[in-house]
Amino acid sequence: MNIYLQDGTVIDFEDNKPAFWHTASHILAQAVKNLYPNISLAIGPAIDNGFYYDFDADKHFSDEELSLIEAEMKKIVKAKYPLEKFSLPKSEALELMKNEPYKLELINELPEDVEITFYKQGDFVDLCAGPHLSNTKQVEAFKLLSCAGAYWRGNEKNKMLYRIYGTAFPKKAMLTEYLTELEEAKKRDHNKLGRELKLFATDEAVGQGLPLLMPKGAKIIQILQRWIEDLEEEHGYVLTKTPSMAKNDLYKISGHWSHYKDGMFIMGDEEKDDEVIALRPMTCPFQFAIYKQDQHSYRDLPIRYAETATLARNESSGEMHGLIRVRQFTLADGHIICTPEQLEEEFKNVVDLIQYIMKTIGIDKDISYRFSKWSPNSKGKYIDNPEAWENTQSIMKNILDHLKLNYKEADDEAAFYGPKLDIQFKNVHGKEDTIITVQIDFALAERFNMSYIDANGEKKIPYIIHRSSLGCYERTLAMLIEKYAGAFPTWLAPVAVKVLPISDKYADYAADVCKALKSKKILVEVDHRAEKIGYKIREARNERIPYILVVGADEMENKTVSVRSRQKGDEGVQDLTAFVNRVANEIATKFNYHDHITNTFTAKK
RNA sequence: GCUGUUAUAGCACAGAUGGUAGUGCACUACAUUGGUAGUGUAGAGGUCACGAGUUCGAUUCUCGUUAACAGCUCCA
Repeated sequence: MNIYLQDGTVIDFEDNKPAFWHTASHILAQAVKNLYPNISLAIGPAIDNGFYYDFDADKHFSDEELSLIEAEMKKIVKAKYPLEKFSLPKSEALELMKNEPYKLELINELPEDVEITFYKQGDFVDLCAGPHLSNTKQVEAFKLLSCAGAYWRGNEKNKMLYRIYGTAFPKKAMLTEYLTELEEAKKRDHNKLGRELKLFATDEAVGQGLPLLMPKGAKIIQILQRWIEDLEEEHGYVLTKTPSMAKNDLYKISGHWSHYKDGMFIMGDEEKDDEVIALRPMTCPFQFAIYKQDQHSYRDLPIRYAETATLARNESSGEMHGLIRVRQFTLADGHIICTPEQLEEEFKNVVDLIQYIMKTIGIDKDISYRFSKWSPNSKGKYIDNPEAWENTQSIMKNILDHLKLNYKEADDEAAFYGPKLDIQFKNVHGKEDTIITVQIDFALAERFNMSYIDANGEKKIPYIIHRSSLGCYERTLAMLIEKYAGAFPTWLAPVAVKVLPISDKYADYAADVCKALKSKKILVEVDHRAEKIGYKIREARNERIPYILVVGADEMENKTVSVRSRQKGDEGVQDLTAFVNRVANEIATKFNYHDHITNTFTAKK
């Protein structure tokens, strides 16, 4: 689908969506200005799936008003305004935008000597670097999707503006297709599907960000946890169990008290009480305390501590989201204490283990790597030691390059004590979250006075790698729900087989079948109520149970089972023993339905 | 924390411009003993999120609280 840019070039829509969406955002701004001349314009960029424009409106746009704005946009498209580019020196640019305070702020930040570019369509002019389409008529299909508050320049201390989100396409059919995909994606939303499948629930009286894991959700987490704890042991980790809370003295040493106090649940009052206890937001200081119980030789290192650690973080009220952002969660946590020489090898092993785990749970193709660095400009957010930051970051970058990881760098995203390798996953709404992080810590070992004796008998400060293997169980479960649209691989499914007798006559045989399945540790659920068999099968399918076993008899009165697998439909009469072995094998080998699922459930990009 | 939307039975939804609530599916009992949401009969289930105000009377109007959702900010 060709589109035409303002400078005369012809380019494919797929390759140049930002210019297209950016023009659409100008049309939105023009429409809003036409309808509400007193509203000030802020900014209106293209984003991943469309565009938005921020307005200083002192009002919220209702659905009816959004419809009116859409109608006005339609007029602008129909008017076929050509876009004209022109530039002005700074003084004239300020004069032109004198009634737009946000534009003035932007212009004032530009250097004195540059020519400032504007785009004009009809009588509407906007400050903009471009590029843009040649004519508004190209934006044939568009839709305003939502309206939300957003801080000016993303800073919560600034005024909250009103943001209108929208998307646009050169053809109506493309818009319809996109909106359909959006609807399909919403059906996979873990927050909806996870509740429907009875994996988790929330309760008003329990509180925000405190999801209840229902039996089925808890089962999945138990399967993952048993697997991860065994796997870590195989990889040389030793398990620790440390308290969920500690005196604030501990957090003062770690720096959490000065860097993370607002994020903690604190019991007691520093002013009044002798002792103040806080729930732990991280496991680090506890495992460090374990390390310090002994004097260590360089021969002992590396020491790899692992812990299935329940953590509590006092997130602000608007930040909670399903299982992705919660106030209490359980992290497959761990810390490796090693010598500088061992650092690279240990880091590599951590990444190898993570990659193996991601592949096993089937999301290795869905993750991306982010190298999260500090920012010298964010004073107070990080431990103040620029030299150590630069040094550790260069070590980490070297390791990442040796590993040939395809990562992108992000400034101002580090932990307060060191740079991170973050493993990112996009949810169905396209929002990216970190599921796993690996960090190199240059600061805490010294603060905690941790040491080892090197080959020369000298006391040295070790390096610490903070790492997770699976991330936090709740968030990972959320990602898996969305990845598989609730249709988990057999080994992860909370119910692998549902047994449905076609008639009460076969209840005994159904019990035998269950016994045979259970003897191989297959998770099985049986419905003893034979009536409404059709409904029961449909229900089991909606629950995305991997195998539905319809138990009955053929005309010869031989007992038989008829297997319906979620992926392949009815497989007819099967030998029970063969079936049991097959399911047991899928569980034992962690067989993954990834390819089937992609065909069946993943919406097209 | 900020902006906005929302809250009626297990689920999906109706409803009255203020007079204490309905439908479908699910659920329970009985009959039908059957094959991909079978049929019939009967039945149970709701302080209409919570608290205050206005009113003769509030599930409905007003205010507050809590929770859920979308986004911003912050984060695993």
